[in-house]
Formats: sequence, C-alpha cells, structure tokens
Amino acid sequence: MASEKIAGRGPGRPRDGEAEARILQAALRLLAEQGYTRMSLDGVAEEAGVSKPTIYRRWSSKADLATAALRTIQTSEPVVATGTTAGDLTAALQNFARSLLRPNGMSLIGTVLAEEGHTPELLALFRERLVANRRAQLLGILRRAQRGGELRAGVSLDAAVNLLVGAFYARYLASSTIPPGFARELVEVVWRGMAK
Amino acid sequence: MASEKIAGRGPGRPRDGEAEARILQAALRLLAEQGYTRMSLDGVAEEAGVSKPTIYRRWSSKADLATAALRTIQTSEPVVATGTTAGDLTAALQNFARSLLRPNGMSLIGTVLAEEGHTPELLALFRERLVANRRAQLLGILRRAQRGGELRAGVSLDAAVNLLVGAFYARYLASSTIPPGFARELVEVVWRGMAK
DNA sequence: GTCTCTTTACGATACTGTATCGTATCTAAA
DNA sequence: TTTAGATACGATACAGTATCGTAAAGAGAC
Repeated sequence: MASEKIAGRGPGRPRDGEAEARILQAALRLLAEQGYTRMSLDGVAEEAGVSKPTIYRRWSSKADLATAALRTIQTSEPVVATGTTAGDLTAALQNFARSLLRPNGMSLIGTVLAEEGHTPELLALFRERLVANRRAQLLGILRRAQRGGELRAGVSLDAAVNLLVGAFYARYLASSTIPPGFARELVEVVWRGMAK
Repeated sequence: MASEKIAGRGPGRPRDGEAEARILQAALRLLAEQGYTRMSLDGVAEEAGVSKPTIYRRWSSKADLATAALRTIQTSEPVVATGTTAGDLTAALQNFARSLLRPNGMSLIGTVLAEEGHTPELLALFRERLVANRRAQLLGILRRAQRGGELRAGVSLDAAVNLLVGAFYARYLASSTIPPGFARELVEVVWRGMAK
C-alpha cells in the first residue's frame, strides 16, 4: 500500500516514498519534545510506522537523522507590512512569540544549546535554518527605516535585533509565559531608543 | 584522615564531611558540561572519588542529586555603584556576560530548558537560584532611577529587564560570542528609550 | 585507662533490569 | 535477482541495589 514510487529506475523493490517524510516529521517532533539524548530511534520508528532498518537505510546515525530533521524546518514568516516601522517590528515579534509558545518551542532551543558540546551540528543547523532567518527579517525592517532616515546615526542595528528577540527568551526563562502586549511594550522602548 | 566530623551525635562511623561537597561539585560540573541526561552517577562518583552507594546514601535519585547540586549555586554579584543609572546597568550586565561565557554557562541554561517537560524541578530551581537574583538586581537599579524621577511615566520595568538580559541570550544563540562593548550598546539604546 | 561490643558509614564489586544504538538475518515485493 | 522492510539480536550504558569486608566512633565492663 502507498507506493507512489517516484524513482522507478533500477530493479528491485522501490522505496516507500512517503516513509521518508513520516520519519523526519516524527524525528523532529520527538527531538523537540524529549531532547536529543532522550529521542530514541525506536521511538521514531514506532511513531513513523516503520522499522529501524528502514531509518538506517536512509541516514547513517542518530545524529545524521536529527540534523536531517532540523534541516526540514524553515521559518516561513509571512512578512507583514503595517505601514510604520514600529508596527512592522511588532507584527514580526508577535509571530515570533507564537512560534516560541508552540508546544516544545523552547525545549528545542534548549536541546540544541545543551548539545553544543556534544553534537554541535544541531546548534549550527538551528542557527542556519531558524535563527538567521528571524534575525534577517528584523534586520530588514530596521535597515529600511535607516534608509528612510528614521534612525539616529550610530545606532547599532545588531544590538536592536538582539534586544527585541532576546527579550522573549529572557521572559520565557523567567516564567514560561509571555503576557499579551509584550511585543508592543518592547518595541515602544527600543524604538524610542533608536529613532531620531 | 580528614574527619572534621561535624555531627558527633550517635555512635558509629561518622560521614565523611568533605565527600558531600565533592559530590555536589562534580555533579554540578557534569550537569553543566554534559547535560542532565548525559550526566551519569558513575561519572559523578568517579570524579568525586567516592563510590555510587555513597551517593545514594545521601540522595535518593539522580534527579534528587541534580537538584541538590543546582541548589548550591548562587549569584554572588558584587553590586557596583558607578554613580549613574546607565553605568550601574552596564556594570551589572558585564558581570552577567562573564558568567554566561564561563565554560558551559549557556549549556546549563540549555539543559534546564530541554528538561522542562521531563524534570521541571531543574528549571524551577534555576529560576529561583540564578534567574531571579539577576533580575532583581537590575530591577533594583531601575526602581531607584524611577524613584529619582529619571524615567518616563508608564514605562515597563519588566520589559526593560527582559530586553537587557535577553539580548545576551539572543546574541549567544546566534553566534556563541559576545563582542566587547556589547553591554554598553544595549544600555545606550534602552536607556534612551526609557529615560525622561 | 584499656578492652571489647555494637553501631554506623565506608569503598569495592557485582548484580538486576531496562533502554539504547546499530546490525545480522530472514521475508516480501518488484 | 535485487532491493526494501521487519523481527530479532549483540553490545553497551545506565539507574539503582545488594553484598562483603573494613574503618571509625560511642558504650559499657573491668
């Protein structure tokens, strides 16, 4: 059942084309929920409805699978244009807050940080796939404002991005919750601090 | 040798008073370096120079030991008074940066976040012992400024604390490094954003 | 004061049961 | 005949416990 086989090339039984996606999805979910060390391949196999060798035929190790799973995520942020710089920043940050509060949104960050010493590829990929995009989006908004002459001279855009994004991490670390209106408060302070 | 015995109560051989400290120290180091799941009691025993039963005589489980180890840390921040609010904030944040860049400073944060679903006591203790103190220190500086009439009305001190502290997390998550002058840049933006 | 008895903690080692990664072997599909 | 998949397995690591002989202390006998 379910053999949309794509590559009908060589002889032999073709691979289940859907298995790959199911495995990656299960791996990503378990990675986020349980962390890298607790994520077991037996668990992934069971959740994906395949057996372990089916996994090992596609990826050579647990680390290989985990990085492949991380590679599949991508911030697909709908870039909102509200008309004002402060509005754009707030909208982008509200998106960010939603993704953090998704189940295990912060646990995934935790596990890639905790594994920095042991499996540094995870942190590297996380940066490349998620962190970089998010920062680039905010940086884009700020650069536009800068070109439009809205900002004071000499203000550090990198510092501003770190302030805005980081405040959510700090808030979560302190209480696991983010109050409504939080993004607006942040933008209010930072914007006043860097605008002309 | 080495029997500073503290509790000379009942009969019997007294406990090695130094073993306790050695065990906790080893546990904390391994917890930060390897994360909770990778920290093994065999490893702790070896590093502390004791046997496993000696550990289990004092703590009932791995989680019990790990939380006891976390309980031993305490931010002993020397509160600096530079004369200006911005100066005090910058000094406090520079202290903070130093502690983050200590070996495995961020890994420890990572592991308590990653374990939130499985061993929530770790995150709870981390908040109580480290996060809360750090935030209280910054909040103290800001409140003093507020009483002194330096701040605009209606500005959220909580938001400011999150901005300042969080920027370091964001920066580390993006690149594992913190450039010199970072704290000053942050304070510059935030202070201008909230001062009268 | 000394000698023994009892009590408690110690280190070392071995063990139980389980979880895990990764693989060998067999079976099903093309 | 060739490849995919599934069951079963080997090897290892781990949490937690049990056992054995020993070290250190107090308590009582003399």
